[in-house]
Amino acid sequence: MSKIVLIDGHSILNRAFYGVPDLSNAEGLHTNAVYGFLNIMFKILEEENPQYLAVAFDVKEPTFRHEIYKEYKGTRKPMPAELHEQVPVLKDVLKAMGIKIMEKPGLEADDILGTLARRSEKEGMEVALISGDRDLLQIASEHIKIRIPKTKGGKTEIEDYYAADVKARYQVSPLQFIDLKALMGDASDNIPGVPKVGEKTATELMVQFGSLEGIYEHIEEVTKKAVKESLINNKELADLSRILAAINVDGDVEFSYEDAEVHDFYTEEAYKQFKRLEFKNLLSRFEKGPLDNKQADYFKEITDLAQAEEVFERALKLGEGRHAAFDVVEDSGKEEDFVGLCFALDEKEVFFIKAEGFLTKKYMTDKLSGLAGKVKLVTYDVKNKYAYLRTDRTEGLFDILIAAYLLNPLKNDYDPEDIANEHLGLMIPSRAQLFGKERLKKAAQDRAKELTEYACFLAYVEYMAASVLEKKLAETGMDKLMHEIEMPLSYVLHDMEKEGIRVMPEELKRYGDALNGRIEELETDIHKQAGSDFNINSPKQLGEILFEKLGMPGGKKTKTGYSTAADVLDKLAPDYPIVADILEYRGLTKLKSTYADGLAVYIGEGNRIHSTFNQTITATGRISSTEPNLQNIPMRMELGRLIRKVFVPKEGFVFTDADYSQIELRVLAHMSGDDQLIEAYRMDEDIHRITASKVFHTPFEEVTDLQRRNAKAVNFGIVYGISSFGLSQDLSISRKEAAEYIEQYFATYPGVKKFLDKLVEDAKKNGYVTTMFGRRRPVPELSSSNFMQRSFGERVAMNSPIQGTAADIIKVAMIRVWKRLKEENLRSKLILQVHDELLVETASDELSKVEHILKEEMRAAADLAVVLETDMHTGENWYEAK
DNA sequence: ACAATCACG
DNA sequence: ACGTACGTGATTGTT
Repeated sequence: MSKIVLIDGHSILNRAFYGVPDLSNAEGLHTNAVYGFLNIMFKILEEENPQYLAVAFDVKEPTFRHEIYKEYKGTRKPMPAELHEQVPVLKDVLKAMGIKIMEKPGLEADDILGTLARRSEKEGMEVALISGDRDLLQIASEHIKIRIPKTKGGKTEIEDYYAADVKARYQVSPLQFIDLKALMGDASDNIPGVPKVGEKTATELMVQFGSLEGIYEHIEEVTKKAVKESLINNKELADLSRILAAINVDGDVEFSYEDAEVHDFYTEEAYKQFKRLEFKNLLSRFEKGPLDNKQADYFKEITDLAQAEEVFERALKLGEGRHAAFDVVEDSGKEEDFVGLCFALDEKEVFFIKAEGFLTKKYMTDKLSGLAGKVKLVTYDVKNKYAYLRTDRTEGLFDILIAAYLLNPLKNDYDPEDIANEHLGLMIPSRAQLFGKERLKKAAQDRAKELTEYACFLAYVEYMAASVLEKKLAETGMDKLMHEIEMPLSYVLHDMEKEGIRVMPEELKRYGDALNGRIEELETDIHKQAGSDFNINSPKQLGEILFEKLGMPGGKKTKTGYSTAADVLDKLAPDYPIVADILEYRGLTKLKSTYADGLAVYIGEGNRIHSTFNQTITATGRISSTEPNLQNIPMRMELGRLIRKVFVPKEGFVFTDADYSQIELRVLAHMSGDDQLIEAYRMDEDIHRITASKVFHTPFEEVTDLQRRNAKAVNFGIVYGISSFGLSQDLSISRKEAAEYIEQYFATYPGVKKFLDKLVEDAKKNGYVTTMFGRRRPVPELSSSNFMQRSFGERVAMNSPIQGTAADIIKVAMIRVWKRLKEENLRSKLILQVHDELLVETASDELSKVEHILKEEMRAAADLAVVLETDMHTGENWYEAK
């Protein structure tokens, strides 16, 4: 028996739009609805495996039913622009895939679908009709299944309705469903219905009388008086609604099953569309990309020494303007199980040098290191290659991962296959495919073959992408940033990771145990006060206890229930002792789990912790730290801050910690060129106090603590992309007052106001903002029609150049400090960066040199209109040094 | 996988 | 009328 799938185009697109979070491609085109539509469609196709498929759309001209209804209630709500622009895109994609689109002026999609469903059923087919709204339930039969996708928490679940299911769910047959709908109406479908009759009453009436006609024949038997009256007074409306609600199943629809036959949708044209829309998940459905398969003929596996020698020899002789690409293959991603080295000398010669026999890891490492500095070498994720590439000379290196990040720092992933896709228009098999579950099932030989192929693709992509990315960096003015900052930094970060930081495990343990005592005490106390045992760490349970059982004021705040965030509890703490205990409990368990216990698992050789510093994560250009995150070790509260005492230098060393003093505000002063702000910094006095003095027209000496605190908050606010709401929240003042502060601030520093306005203006014009060093951040939110999104975009446009420039500066400082330490043959090592702070493990006898270097190089990292001051401390542990 | 919370700059 | 300060990562609980 053959089967046909019919899709209600607009309705599913609409569902997808609201069910899938906002996505847009590089052009700024919104794509979430199309993406969601395709996902639903593919899911259905997999489940149904039909012979025929067609998608129906409404045409723009008002249809018959709309015409009638207009007289009553005007037109439908217009679609949001973000959805509207996706309609033609979806149609293009479907056309590209060769999928039959049905639309006809004067017929609604419902009518086309209904007509076709009935016709197909008569032909003896099974029908699956996919729609987002329940209108089509009236079409359900034994052979026509209505499928309604629901997005629940990111997952798509589909409700299926045959005729019997409709009856089970709504107590009426599909045919009766029309009358039901006529009675109750449907706002989304512009069916007025009978006033006073909702779903419940309508169902009761239908069950009792069987049809609309039946109801009016027995109108006297209707028990509810108000309903009865409404029915009598609105008979015309009911009849009209009946017409509106009924789907035309006998429409004049031309349709050839031949056109709708399911075939291979993964065409060249569709591939292009998917690529343009950046649907990388969906691209994997294309078994092979447009990459010439003959390419694989150029891939060669090398297993003997002579051949390997020849390859390295040839690499060494590469002329000016040429480059080689290499990568390292490790079976499970660990250095121990090195499998081989892949190498691309040109696009037609890609080698995989397998680690066996004479071709040892050491041999290859030596050879590769020998090329460094002599040949331009390209790779992916260079920071993790320095173990094989023993050089800190980064001038000849090019990392396609970093390049791809610079070109668009907003992405979550920059897998080699993504880069191949985006910058080369190539499909390569993904590492996930190769290294996933599938691999285990395969015979060892096949695995080796795939491994070789993957490795070669990798080197090939690196080779090809390098020139493309290099060109794009030059075009976007980021070539200097790449070569003079990011590439050298990659080595510094590698070195910092390798060095690690020493901790005292026993002290850490003792700290954790001390916390534990108090935590247990608080736990029993809280349970006693609450009158029952519950999980204090569960916001859900906690919310119920506080706001229901104990009846505290403060109601709902989050989507899922009560907010129990600290700022909410802070307000309750003075009146309820239990809340104060909960806050203390929270603080202590945080310290215990994240820091005491959390850090302990990362302690390695020599009691050192080796964090990972990520160079391609943040939108602004900062680095981030993971496993463990050493950039969020407690500082603000004394109890937490104590944990810094377990971070200690090795024997004979001390810690020297230097941090920039208000680097972001100084960057703002420089970038805005505001005379007043620059002048304020030249005074070399407390900047917040000066600001307070100017903003509140108070003599410097007479500024109160409150005034200073407010001025400081405004200074912060400016850097974050000021909004009166945000400031009012921070200072617990009214929005009006906050707005006045801001106004006063701008009156004091008019250059800052001008600068911020210009940032937003330029961002709107260009679609991106840049730092002093040319780093870009796209701001797609600025073109959103959503007020909140757009406002966010404006704040981003104001904040990113400031935060990003500060990030650039400290990166430069890191490189300079690192170089000086090396050039002067010091044993002291840069081991940590915390955004505006550098930590050096300093040999005791080198202390004065290190202090000098830090101060000098951090200051010289950028030439600003104001001086880059640093605060520096030395100590026997991180607590003392900070 | 995601939301809530909270640690840092 | 909307409903937020900017940038991160880890842990815990819930789905």
